Amino acid sequence: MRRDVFQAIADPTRRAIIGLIALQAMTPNAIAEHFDTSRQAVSKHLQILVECQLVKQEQQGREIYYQLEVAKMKEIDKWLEQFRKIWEDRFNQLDTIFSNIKQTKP
Amino acid sequence: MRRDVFQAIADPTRRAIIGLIALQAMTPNAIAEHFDTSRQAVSKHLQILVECQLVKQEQQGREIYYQLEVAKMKEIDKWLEQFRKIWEDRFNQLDTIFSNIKQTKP
DNA sequence: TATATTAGCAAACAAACGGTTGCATATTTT
DNA sequence: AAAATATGCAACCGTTTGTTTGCTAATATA
Repeated sequence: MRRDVFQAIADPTRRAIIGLIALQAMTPNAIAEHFDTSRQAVSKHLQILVECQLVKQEQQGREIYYQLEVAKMKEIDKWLEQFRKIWEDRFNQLDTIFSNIKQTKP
Repeated sequence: MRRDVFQAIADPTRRAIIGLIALQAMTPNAIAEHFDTSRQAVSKHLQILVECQLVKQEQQGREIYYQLEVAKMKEIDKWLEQFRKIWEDRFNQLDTIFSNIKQTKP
């Protein structure tokens, strides 16, 4: 059973849940109200998010609040880093091409 | 059949392929040599990457070169943007707490 | 105490995924 | 022209995914 951050954000419902609880913790029922699926389906998504540590739970009486572990999102950012370099380099390359044109023109 | 960027990068082999062809275009055979799976399996991954426009093909005789569409990676970056704000805010919040401590201390 | 609410767990199921095998097609090379 | 090479396509298969339904446990409320 693969369970990493990338697998977790692959599902659109899960991404929506992440966006929803990003700013404030919510209970499964409250989250489920925002979707067309059942509470159990949402619960399973939450379970997956907890398993890969993107979300943490906090019991409060009979309610369980789910909150985003924002720091974990940085893992995705970290992977993107290598490509960010490339797309910036492509940008610089264009700059170089333009300056070459300028240089060869006169 | 879901086919978006997030679904595409969910698979570890696919992420490895992306990393491999990021700097220079490669043929399916050349790519497959880097993995334990068969050429056909790699081909299927490439097909998915093409479908979601993360990768583009360029025929050259009987060979087909696959190259990363770096710009498309920005879509992931764009989604991360909203959370980047939050994790920076959390950082600033810590700053505020610290400065409050400093202020109340003396 | 009896009842309602919140939530996790287990079973069942169709659809999608990742992979293999076999075959067809197009381009080189001999 | 014949053989080799590069690739895509289709069928098949076991596993995983996302969902629903039915149940149980714990907490709050009447």
